[in-house]
Amino acid sequence: MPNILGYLKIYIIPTKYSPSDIRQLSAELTIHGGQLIDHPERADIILTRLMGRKRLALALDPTLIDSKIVVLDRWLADCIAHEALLDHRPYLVPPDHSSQPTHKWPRKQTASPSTRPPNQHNNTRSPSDHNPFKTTSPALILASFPATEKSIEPSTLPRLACCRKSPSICINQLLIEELDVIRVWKENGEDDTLESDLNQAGKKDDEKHALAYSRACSALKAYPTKICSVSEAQVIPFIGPKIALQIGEYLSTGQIKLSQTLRTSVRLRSILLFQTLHGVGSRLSREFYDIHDCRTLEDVANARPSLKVQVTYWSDLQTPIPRYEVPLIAKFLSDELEMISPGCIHTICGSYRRGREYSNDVDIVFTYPAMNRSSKVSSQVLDQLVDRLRTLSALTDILSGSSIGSNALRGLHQRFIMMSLPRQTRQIRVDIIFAPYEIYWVCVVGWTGSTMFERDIRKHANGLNLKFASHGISRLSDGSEIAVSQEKGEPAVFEALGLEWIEPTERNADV
DNA sequence: CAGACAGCGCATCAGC
DNA sequence: GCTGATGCGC
DNA sequence: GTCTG
Repeated sequence: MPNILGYLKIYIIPTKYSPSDIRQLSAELTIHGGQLIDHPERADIILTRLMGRKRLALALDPTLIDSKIVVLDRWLADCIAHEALLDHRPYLVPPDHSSQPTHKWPRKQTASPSTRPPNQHNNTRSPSDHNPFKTTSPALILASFPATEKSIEPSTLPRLACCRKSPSICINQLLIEELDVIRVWKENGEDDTLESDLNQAGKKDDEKHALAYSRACSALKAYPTKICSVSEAQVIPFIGPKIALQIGEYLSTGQIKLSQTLRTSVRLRSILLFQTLHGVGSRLSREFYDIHDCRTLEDVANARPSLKVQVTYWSDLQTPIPRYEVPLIAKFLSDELEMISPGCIHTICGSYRRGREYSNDVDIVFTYPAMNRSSKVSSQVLDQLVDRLRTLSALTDILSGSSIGSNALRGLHQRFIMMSLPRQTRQIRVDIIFAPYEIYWVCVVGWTGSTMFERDIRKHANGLNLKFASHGISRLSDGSEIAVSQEKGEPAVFEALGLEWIEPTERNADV
């Protein structure tokens, strides 16, 4: 009997099961390599027969609903039927509401189409249980890789992120997340207090080290097979002796001690908590902690009153936006835009476009086929849209964006706003970008990310004596523009840069 | 071994 | 009020 | 911290 479940720890919510049902399930999953455990908090994956989040909330600790993978028990039956560890995502509770179903395998029984408005206020978070560090369950990783993996020669991995395929979650995800903790630490000046690195000598080193960790993680992200030895890791680009040592520790103990220590560091956790506010980066957050002795978001709000508004809707900002909700925002905005001036087209970019199940914000690039660079219409239309949102009471706050500045001169306009949909109170961060039609697809590439992918596009462009920016592609020599056909869509941008096409969902070159 | 590491727009603020 | 430096975000 | 010239 094949070991389908790969020693996954599985917990079953007993509601709606008879004792004999449980015994039956237990036997089945044990035969296929799973482990039935009796504490949900230790589980990799949780099975249930409950069809809606409301019912679920009565049967399971709400913090577990958010932190664990909870799937319909049909997932187990289908895994056994297909003799493979299937992607759990189509089986999540509640099911995906998006118009394009993400499931590859047929479900005999679809969950009740509960059309509860997607207002997530029942799982409001508080700063005290804010966990700044990513943790991906092993189940999620295993389930993302049911297919056969082809091995590659590590040294042949392309050196630029824009030339490799980087999935949203990769086979070495847990290792990467362990390394990423160290990256974050370095990015925030290790344990230097603000005073000691005001003499900028050490600080810059740390930033470079952080960048090195980013690149190592990025390379690992595109590496197709599970790393089994240090010697294997060492030949992957951007993994040198130091990081190889950390990987060695991970391979023998399953974790990196430094990372585990950092995860519990009160100072680092506070500093990262402060950085969840827009406009607060590593410098400011350390100032708040070390000089103003801030320990909570309220302390920060007192130290800098301009941040008070953000603290009031902080829990909304921390609540991830489920995938199916993102197009609803875009549709709302484009409908409003149609009323102001018909004929607009748009692309939802950011992490949504890269295929993430949850997003922190929504990035939308708008254009009008009739809107060219020289027209001043676009900024007017954008202002009108913002005004319209204001009169609809949908607009909460403008975080950034002005009608002046050289970007505006180039025809590119943007507003970063906080808004809510009509009849909802939940606040969502939306980045609205207006691009002239000539650079629409360049702009879409620029706003799709990920960060590492963008960096390496620029690097690649420089190698060709070109300059890539979200407001166009030009020659480095004389600054003259390279025209990109808008009719051919996004692939034309890659073509203009001499790049192989990479699907948006394969551009997840960050952790 | 030294130098590079993406690169630009926007906000804020010190110093004039 | 202007200007340049710095921090921040993407 | 790692790679390149």
